[in-house]
Amino acid sequence: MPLDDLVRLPPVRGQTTAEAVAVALRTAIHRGDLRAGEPLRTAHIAAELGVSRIPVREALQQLGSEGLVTLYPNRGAVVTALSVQEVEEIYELRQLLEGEALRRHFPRLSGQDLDAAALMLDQMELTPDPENWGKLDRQLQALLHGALPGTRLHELIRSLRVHVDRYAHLYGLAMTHRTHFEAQHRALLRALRAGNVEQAVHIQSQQLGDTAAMLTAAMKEREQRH
Amino acid sequence: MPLDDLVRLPPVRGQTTAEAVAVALRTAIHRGDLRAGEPLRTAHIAAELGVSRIPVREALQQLGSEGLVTLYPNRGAVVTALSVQEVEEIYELRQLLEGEALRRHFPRLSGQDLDAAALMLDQMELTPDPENWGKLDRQLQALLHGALPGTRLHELIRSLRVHVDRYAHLYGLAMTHRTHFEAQHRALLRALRAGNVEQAVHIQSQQLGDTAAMLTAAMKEREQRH
DNA sequence: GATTGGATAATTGTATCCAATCTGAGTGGG
DNA sequence: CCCACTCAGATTGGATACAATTATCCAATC
Repeated sequence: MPLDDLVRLPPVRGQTTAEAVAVALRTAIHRGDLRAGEPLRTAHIAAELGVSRIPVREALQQLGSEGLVTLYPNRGAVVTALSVQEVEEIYELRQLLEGEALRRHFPRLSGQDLDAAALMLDQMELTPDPENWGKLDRQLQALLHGALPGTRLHELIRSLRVHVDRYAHLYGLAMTHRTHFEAQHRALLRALRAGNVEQAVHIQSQQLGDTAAMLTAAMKEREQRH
Repeated sequence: MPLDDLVRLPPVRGQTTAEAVAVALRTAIHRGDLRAGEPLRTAHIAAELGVSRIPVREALQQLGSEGLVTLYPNRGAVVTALSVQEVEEIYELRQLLEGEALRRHFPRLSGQDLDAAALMLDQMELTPDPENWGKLDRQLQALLHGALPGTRLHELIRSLRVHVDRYAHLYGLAMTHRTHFEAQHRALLRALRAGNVEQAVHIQSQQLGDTAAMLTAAMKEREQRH
């Protein structure tokens, strides 16, 4: 397992080892190095990272409360596997919450913000790396939603994204349908520039619905093969 | 590995002592025995409960991820104190999410369900204990929203309630305004029986807004005195 | 008198060790 | 042939012990 490459111990002063382990595991899960359903044994991870089992346990607890891993008392932890229904539910909630975020922040969106958003979109079209593409996508969304750290609405949205982005990344959705997504982004920006919030919200919901459909289709197809 | 097959099973099997400690602390915070801002020292809690510091630490971590306590690395944990703005934001989110829950579950609400709800309301009016009153209130809401454990929407609502219910309980809101709340509940049931979902959602939002207003007023008043 | 510096005490974070629990194969009885 | 039971191996959970970090207090200095 390539976990060693992901962690420099101890990376930051003031950060506890448990947090460092949590970060390492989170990125490993997000990147797909740790697949859904894979068991996580504390002794193995501890040896891999050169720490004791205690901080590993605490990291797993933390990821458990985030929902990224599922903890079975006295039996261990596995990377949480989402069912098709759960994925669909998450995207429905995202439609609701992100619509609210967009509606709320729209009055504060300046022309400058929209120019910056358009610039970010240009950059996305030039970015072949799916990793960076996703990063830009999150930044663009944060800009349009006026996401400030510490506000609960955006924390909720972020926590929902964490789950499904992992799957979207795993199935390479951003790559196979990037022109479709980028076109939708442009349409969304046009609606915002025209001052039509409801249309923008509608486009955003459609985009999320399309993503959910593609993702669940890919999941079902994979289920068929097993 | 056998864990692979158990991924879909609910993780509740044996209760670990860390969870027991978490439950104890959660109820203590909810009941107001541990006030907002109060420091939580692991050694003291461990001695109090007759366990070692390790499960106490893990319990604090879990409560930390729920937001009930705030963790300061190397310095300790305190019971999270919510600002007026945060309380308002939480109630706004509850309006959004609980409105969605009500809309979604309305088509499945039978006349029997509404009869049961009316019965619970009768019971609430006869319950002087604020503890049980709140319990019935949660049950009534669960019935109207069709809350099934494991669905994310209701998990989100529950996590929001945990925070503000603590304050509402602390300020004795359920007692001082119970006739007002009960009247609103009845109005909500009437709207549902009449098949008017949107009116029901409106009443529910109003109820949440009123609660938020009362709570923030009480908080501001207390701030004045300090 | 207020402030800064350092020694000491208190508290958190981590490691090691041991007990409790679960998995899974093998065995014996029905 | 199948089911229940047993027992070794492995893994998690908890307690004790130690290291690291922070808070407290008091004296020396400006």
